[in-house]
Amino acid sequence: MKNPAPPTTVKPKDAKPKTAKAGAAKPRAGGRKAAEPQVDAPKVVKVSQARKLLEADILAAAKRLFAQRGFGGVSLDHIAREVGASKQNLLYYFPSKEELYRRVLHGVLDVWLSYMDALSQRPDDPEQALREYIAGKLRFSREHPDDSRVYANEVVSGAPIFSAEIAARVIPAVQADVAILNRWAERGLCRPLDGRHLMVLLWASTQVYADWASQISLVLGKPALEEADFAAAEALIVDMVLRTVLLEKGAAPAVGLPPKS
Amino acid sequence: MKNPAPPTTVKPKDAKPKTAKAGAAKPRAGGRKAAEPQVDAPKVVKVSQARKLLEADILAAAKRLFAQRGFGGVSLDHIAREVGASKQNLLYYFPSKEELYRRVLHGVLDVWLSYMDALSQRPDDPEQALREYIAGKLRFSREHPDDSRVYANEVVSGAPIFSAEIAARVIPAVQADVAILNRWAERGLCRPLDGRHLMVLLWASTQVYADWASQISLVLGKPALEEADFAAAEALIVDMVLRTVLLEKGAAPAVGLPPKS
DNA sequence: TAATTGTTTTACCAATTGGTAAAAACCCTA
DNA sequence: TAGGGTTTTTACCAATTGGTAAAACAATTA
Repeated sequence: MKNPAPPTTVKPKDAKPKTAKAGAAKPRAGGRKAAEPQVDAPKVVKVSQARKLLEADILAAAKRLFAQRGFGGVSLDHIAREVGASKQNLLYYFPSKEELYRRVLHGVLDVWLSYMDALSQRPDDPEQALREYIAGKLRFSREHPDDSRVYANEVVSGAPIFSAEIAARVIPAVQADVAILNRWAERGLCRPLDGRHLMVLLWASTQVYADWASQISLVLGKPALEEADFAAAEALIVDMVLRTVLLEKGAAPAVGLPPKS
Repeated sequence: MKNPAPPTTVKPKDAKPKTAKAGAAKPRAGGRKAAEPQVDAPKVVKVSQARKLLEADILAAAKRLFAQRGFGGVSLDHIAREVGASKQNLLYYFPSKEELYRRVLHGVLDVWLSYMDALSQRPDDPEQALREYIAGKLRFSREHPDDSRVYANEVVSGAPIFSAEIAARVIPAVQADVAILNRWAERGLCRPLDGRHLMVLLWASTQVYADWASQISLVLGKPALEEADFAAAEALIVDMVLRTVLLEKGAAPAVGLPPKS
């Protein structure tokens, strides 16, 4: 669970040298490299691949920890230990904690944005476009909860580090979506409403299933959210949004049924 | 802005003794007490009042900082400086950082819950109850954004400290609201739907205007959210929820108008 | 005025923080 | 097998962390 990436790693990262207190110049375990996959790939690529493996490991661990405790609540040592490396080794790959955080955020934003193009993919079918947008965003919450939480942490903090990038990448995407909504309204395909607030509502109602998972599972009385819960959420949100956005009545027949506690 | 509570404070908290480096045994400025208001109140009460003043100051500053940076991102020294006291002085009032955080969270939860009783107040009028619930929750976001953010931070972190209290205080409140929704459905006053997911959606769509204020104001193209933005949000959310929950058609006439960027 | 209580400051503390410098080990290629 | 580049470890560092102990001060009461 800790370091699943390199398939045949040699390094005994569980046996910390801390136990052997006086052992100063003992034979250290070798480099962290995994055994080469034995394919005839160019060597130069292989080396940088190994590097990228650990780099990805670090980024993954950092993401997980930042998601849970926020930037200030995580130490480099904490991240390093999580991937079985030393803090100094980590600083060999990333020049500073903030730079590491920035890299994490950058990846998070990539994923976040990749789930936002549903509207533009179906510019002539509001109902289907909205259905897919909601389904995609909920899939994001289900498949990438840590990305969602890192993003949430940054935004709640007032986006001190990433406001520029948000302004440069998120805002245009939102404006594009709002423009699509406006075009639908002009063409009589949907009700005229403030697309910006609709987008906010869509984010909120979908990402809450990642960010607030702990409380929602308490409400639902189960240890973790399941597939069915996401399905119920999707049914409710889709129903609400279609009812509100579309012109014709009775778009969706029913909403997820309550299990009558 | 830093320490507005005591009306006639004497202590020169801006002139830190840090500038006088060698000054070891210099005459210190006196206690932090404010001059007594000269009323004939019992003395014992006055003392504890002064104490509670600083205590409230600390709690307010801690709330603001915890809201912005989370538990791990704030140091006791940071909080102490914010109220013009020393870290050790702060530890005189609160035995530990976690205890302080716990106190802040407790207060936050009080406020959070105080905005959750709209449904039970109108057990026979779903439309009005929902309208007031949404309006109240949005007022909470507008008037207590830091409370909302502290709560959000704790929940996003998986509620490591407060899950017990959430389970003990929030869940019953939610279940009461869900029960009301179920009763409405049984009496034919509203559509049958999973009230738990509806509650989640209500929290998400209203609290996002506190927690995500930084990004929403970017989307809206203004430095901060204004009264009108909350009004537009309320119109949209109320419209959506009533359309979805109520049985009769065309509950709300229109939704907040888009300013046609 | 003296004693007592309540509050603040000074002086510490060990552990941890993010970060640097350089030596040592490793790996690949020549 | 030697060398050179890449990675890892060792050894530090000053600053900050949460927290303690006790002295000094202020306020209230006796």
